[in-house]
Amino acid sequence: MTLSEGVVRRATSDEAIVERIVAAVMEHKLPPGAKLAENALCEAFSASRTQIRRILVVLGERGVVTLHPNRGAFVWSPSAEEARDVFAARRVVERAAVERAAATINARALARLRALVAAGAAAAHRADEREAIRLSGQFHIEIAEIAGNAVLTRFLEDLVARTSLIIAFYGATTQTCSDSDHDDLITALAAPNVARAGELMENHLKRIEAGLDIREMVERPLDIRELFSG
Amino acid sequence: MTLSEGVVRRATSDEAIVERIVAAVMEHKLPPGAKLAENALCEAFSASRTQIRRILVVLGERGVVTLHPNRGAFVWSPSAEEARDVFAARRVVERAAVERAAATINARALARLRALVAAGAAAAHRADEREAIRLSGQFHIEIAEIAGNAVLTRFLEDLVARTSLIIAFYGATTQTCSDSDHDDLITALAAPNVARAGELMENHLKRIEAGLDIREMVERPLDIRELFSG
DNA sequence: CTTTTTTGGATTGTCGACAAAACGTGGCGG
DNA sequence: CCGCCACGTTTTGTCGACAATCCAAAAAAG
Repeated sequence: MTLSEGVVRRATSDEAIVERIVAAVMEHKLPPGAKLAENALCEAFSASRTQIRRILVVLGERGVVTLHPNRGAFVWSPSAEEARDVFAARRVVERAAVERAAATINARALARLRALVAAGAAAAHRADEREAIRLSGQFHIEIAEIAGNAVLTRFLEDLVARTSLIIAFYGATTQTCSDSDHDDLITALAAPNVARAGELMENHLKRIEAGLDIREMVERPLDIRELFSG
Repeated sequence: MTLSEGVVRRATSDEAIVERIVAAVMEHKLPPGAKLAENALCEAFSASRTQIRRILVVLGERGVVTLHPNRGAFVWSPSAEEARDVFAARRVVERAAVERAAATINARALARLRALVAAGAAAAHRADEREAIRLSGQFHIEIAEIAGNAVLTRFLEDLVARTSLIIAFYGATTQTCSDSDHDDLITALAAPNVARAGELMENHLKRIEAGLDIREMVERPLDIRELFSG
């Protein structure tokens, strides 16, 4: 083994950095359109530019980041159509996932889901919105993992992260993921009632989408004038 | 198994090279487990190692190649579980896609589908298996595009490419995608009969999967001895 | 003869330097 | 006052060299 333990230049793995950036996105720390300058990321993670550039390609593939050649990397800024497509895709993927989960769920898995909802409620109670958002997404991903299809789980991971950006962009002032919806889902999963679980999930996602104001934004520099005209 | 296609002077875009490699995979030119050495790819596409390494990261994200650190990139070699997950995911995605397509299809889109089936039949007739496979996959992707959800289409593109690898690995001696299935799908789409289209797609995919022999392969170096013991 | 170790070659991973492009700033002219 | 252009700075993209690792074949040991 080497003796050079003096400086702990911890080489962080690609996946770890990707997860941290995705987490920052999901916690609304990185808003849509934010520029991800390479040097800034290098310093933030004490990583080399080579590694950061590779990570940006990965994030681009996952749809969390948009890469503009010679311009740089920017946090995904969803158009109205893209936003609706993501929600539609989530309904497809998650309805199937929750139905499969209902068919194979056990006590241990149910306990994990209940723990996530409880932690989410606790976070919401102490006004820790970021943690609440994170746990809410985790609840959905956990259901996919219970369903036991790694491909669908992977799809959903990307969709959940992108949904956070949609919410950040077409922002809901009100709460997005109601705990009661999650409670009802758990009840249907515990029964287990496959059809009902599917219906609840579909409605849950429709309710979230309906709580947003997804309309194409037009570039209008005149807004500033309007703002001061009142 | 060479990828070379003449001397390409012009700098080819990343996406173009990715597409060509994916096409080679779908045409069973690149079998599962094949090593994608960087130098070989550099020469094949007369690209720099920087570009090739970036492309390999992209292919890794799409699930078409597996990256082993310090070992290299290899064409995806699906385990039995992964193969079943991909098919299950396809049933979920494509059932939804074909139902949406049935709800919004028009004459022009129908013509495109019919043209694809006709071209596929022609390719099969002249024993051009590669073109037949390619067109068969294109038929499925075209349905997703008609459905009009870019997210689901993107998912399906990856799934179709990976399905080709599954077929190459758990190989079907018989035909995989029967034209009559596709004809029936077109009939249901032309009606349009949403429910029937969904059922047909689900059964079509189940039939393809059933035509394979997806069982976990065990590593047994003793095979060699058994082979010579007879 | 089989198994283990060594060793040379080949391949992958990383880093720094340089080239190319974009951005912001300031000056100039209308 | 506004728009336009030139210039320097900053940032992104690319390339080549070097280090680290792996692999396969040869050599040594049991």
